[in-house]
Formats: sequence, structure tokens, C-alpha cells
Amino acid sequence: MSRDLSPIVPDMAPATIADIERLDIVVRKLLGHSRLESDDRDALRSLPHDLRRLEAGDYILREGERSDCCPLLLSGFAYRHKLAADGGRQIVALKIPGDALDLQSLFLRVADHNLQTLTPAELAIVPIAALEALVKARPAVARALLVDILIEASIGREWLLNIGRRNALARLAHFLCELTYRMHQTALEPPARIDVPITQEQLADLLGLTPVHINRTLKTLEGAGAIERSGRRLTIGQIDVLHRIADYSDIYLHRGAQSA
Amino acid sequence: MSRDLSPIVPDMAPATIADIERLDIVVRKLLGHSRLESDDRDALRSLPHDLRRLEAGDYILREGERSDCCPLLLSGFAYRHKLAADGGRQIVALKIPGDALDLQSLFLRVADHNLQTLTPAELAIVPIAALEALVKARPAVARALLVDILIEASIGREWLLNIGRRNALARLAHFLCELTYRMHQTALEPPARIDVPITQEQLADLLGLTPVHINRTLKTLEGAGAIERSGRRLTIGQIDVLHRIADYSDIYLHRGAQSA
DNA sequence: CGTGCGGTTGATGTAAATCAACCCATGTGG
DNA sequence: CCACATGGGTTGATTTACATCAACCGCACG
Repeated sequence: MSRDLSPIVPDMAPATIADIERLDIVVRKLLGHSRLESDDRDALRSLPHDLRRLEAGDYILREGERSDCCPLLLSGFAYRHKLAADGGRQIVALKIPGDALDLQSLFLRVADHNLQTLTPAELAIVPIAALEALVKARPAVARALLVDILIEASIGREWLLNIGRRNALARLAHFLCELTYRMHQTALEPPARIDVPITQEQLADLLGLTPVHINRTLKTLEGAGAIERSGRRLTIGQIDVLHRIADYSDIYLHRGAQSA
Repeated sequence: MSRDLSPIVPDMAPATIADIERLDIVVRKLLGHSRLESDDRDALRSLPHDLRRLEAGDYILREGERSDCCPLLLSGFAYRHKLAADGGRQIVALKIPGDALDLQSLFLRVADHNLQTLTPAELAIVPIAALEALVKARPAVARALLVDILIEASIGREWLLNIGRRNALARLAHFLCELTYRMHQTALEPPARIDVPITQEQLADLLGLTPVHINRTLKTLEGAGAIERSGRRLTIGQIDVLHRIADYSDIYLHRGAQSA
């Protein structure tokens, strides 16, 4: 799959009306932390791009590879992960609709991690040249993208605290809180209940635990009324219960955070 | 201490000859991953700044605070850390001489973590205005600083893998490997042996373990001939032994990594 | 010459891993 | 339409890596 992403047609057609609606989610994501004037927003929305639909589990980029395009996640979920020598896997970032998936390849030669879809997903593949032109022409957009990078790094630091210092229950609750907040940020209207389309094994890889222990911890959270489950479906129920269990604070998400 | 950093004199004197030598370490750090022409290097070296000496343990910035200057670490060590509700502490980054300590405050309103010296240290405090002017005038410098931010994020991801998926022995060995590589990168000539001026308690907070367990794990590493200790002094002995124990790969450090 | 911080050591406790079944829904091919 | 394979998920028994608790040590330093 990652092979498919590489050969982008360089002289891509400019965005059509339908395309413009597509990138709205990305603009909303950036507005969550940065102010953008309407012409900046329009410029973003009319970025030329290629729409690509992926299956769950498809690779977008592999460690050691070089990427020459910039994928934006329009729908579905994706994640970054790294592998240890013994085969252990650690998911190091979860990306939700509206997120830019690989801004760093613009500046670093090779990828230091794998990038894979979690669910079926739609990507907008933007040619690097178009993105570079946009960034050059519009400082506010450049700044918003940089803030996006900084916030992802901040989330990574919070994950370090989460995995390094919290027990399984708080760790899981913290992740679910974060997911809720982030989903709300890009949603047009706050979704009543959030569906978490992730297997217990993936949760384990995300939180540095085992699938078996995730299973038992989920049962505890369900018993506390924090979440609901039916079959393989996991939904977030009472966010305040999760909040209390995780002792959650969201300052690290830097909502509406741009300085100056 | 962090109070002291804030009131920077805006009309700071331009750098003198002595100052220029001071910032050399920062330039060397950036050259570790980015190409910079000699005029870019000179511009960096002649950044106006204020020299500040700090004691071990002094705070440079606290979570929730806002910073209005950019500190560069000239000598000594510093680290970023976060606190959990139960008092647990996680060190989320270790900074060595040559590192910029707080580029993100240029773009985010408040700090999401604490920044503290590990040892006595010397900082160059650069006024934001001067840094902004430099970045505006010299795209190559701007790019190098961005690459620096991206590499720090990459290191954070590797730490997630380290803490989430490796056992105590490999975890400790991995950290010592990383420190060695990073120290070599900014050194004028590769130091024969690296001295790690960090307490066992700090190592514990860095690796998500307890001081007691760090102590026992250090003994194991010493037994394997990987490190040497005398009194409270810890030095890295055979890097290849550490390498093997940690199954270390340094691609995540992106050495000489700038693309394009 | 105490005092305190960092380090060391042993005994004990425990959260989470591991091992090993088994269940169930879904999909698939005969 | 049923046989069966497959990928989660669930559950209990057992093990283990690391945490916790509690001393004690020894150097540095005021």
C-alpha cells in the first residue's frame, strides 16, 4: 500500500467543488488551536490532492522508507507504531480524522516509525510541492501546521507519563479521555457518544500492556459505568467517571493555544 | 529561578567576540543534522543573548507558565518532566549541551511540562525578537531549528517504545546508548568515556522504574562489563555491550538527516 | 562531628505477564 | 445450508518482573 502512495502525478488538477468540502475537516482541526483568516482557510481547502481509500490495516509508510507526499486523514483512524527487537510493538500516536499524517517527511530523509490505518480510511494525498507553495505564500498556515506538530509532540510526552507512571486502569481511562477530547475538537457538533473502533490487542500495544490485561481492565471500567460494551463494540459512556479515574487534565492538548 | 528568566532587557547588546565562541556548541549541534552555510552559522553565533549560570535542580520553566525568551543550553544537563496525580514523576526528555531548551514557547501559549537543570548549567538566553528576526532572514536556520524539533519528537517516540515494551535492563542500556550517541554528535572530538551525572532516582524517573530497581539493574550492567562505577560516579564503558543488550539502532536520531 | 542525601541490600508484596483453554461471531467454501 | 476455519474476546491458574518496605551504609559538607 505504501508503494501506491509514492507515484503521485505531479501536475495534479486543482481541487474541484467536491474536493473543497473534503478538506473541511482538516481546516476544522487546525482551527482547534490556531486562528486562520478566511482566505487562509480557503487556500487550505483548495489544496490539490488525490483521494485514496484504504482498508483497515493498510500501511501508509514504513520505518526507513522515504515519503514524497503528504497524506491527510479525512475519515477513519490511523496510528504510528514502532517494533522492538523481541517483536513487541508500541503504538506511539493515534491519528483521527482531520490530522496530517506525515508532515515530518518534508524535512527528514527517512521515516522513524510505521504508519498504518486502524480502520478503513480516506486520505487526501497532497503533493509536497503544493504544500510547500501554500506554506510559503501563507505564514499563518505555516504557523498552524507547526503548532500542529508541537501539539503532537506534547501528546507524546503525556503518553510517556501515562505509560511510565500510571497503572493500567488510569492509563486506559486517560487514553479514552484524550480520545474524547480530540474527537470533540474536530466534530461539527459534539457527538453524544464516541465509538472506539480498536481491538483489545491494539489497545494493549498502545498502552504498553497485554491484551489479556486490557480485557480485565475494560471489565473494571465497565463495572464503574465509565464505558459500555456490546459484543466487540466499545463506547465511551460517562466521561466524568473516566476523568476521575485518570485524574485527567487536558492542558497538554493546547486547545485554542496559539500564542502571540 | 524561572522568575529570573522572564525580564529580559529588550535592547540587548549585540554579541561580543567572547559570546560568539559561546554559541559554537549550538551550531555544532545543528550541524549534526542540517547543512548550514558559513553565513548562517555566523548569524547563529552572533545572536544577542544573556549568559545565565544555574545550580543543579533550578527550574527554567514550569508547567502552565508562559515563557518569553528562548534558552539555549551551553553546558551541563537539563530535563523536561511531568507529574502524575499521585506524585509520580516522569522525565520526558533529557537535554545536553548545544540543545535549544524551549523553541515551542514561541508558538504555544503555556508550557505543558516542567524544565529543570540536572547539573549546574550555563544558558544563553536569547530574546524571542532576535530569534524571530534570525529565522525570518535565514530560511536554512529556520529549517534546521524545525528539524531539531522533529528529531526531539522522534526521540520521544523511541522512549515510548523503550518504556512501553522493553524490560529494565534493555531500557537502561538503551538510554545509555542514546546518551553516548548524542554526546558524540556535538563533541569536538569523541570523548573516550562518557560520564553520566545523574542520580539513580532521576534514572528511575526517566525510565519509569524505581530507584531500588535501577540500583539492581546498574549492578547487572556493571557485572556485564557495560558500565563502570566508583562511588557515585557512573561512566559508560563498553558501548558494544550496551548495544547488544538494548538491541540498539540509532536511525531515530536522524543523524545527518535533513532531506531535500 | 553530626546530618542528610544518595546508594545498597534483603524480605516481602503485587500488578501485570504468561500460559492455556474455551467461547462466539463472522465469513467461507464445499 | 452446513462444516469449519479464523480472529477477536473471555476466563482461570500460575509465574514473574518490578514495587514496596525497611534497614543500614558512607561520603560530602556545613
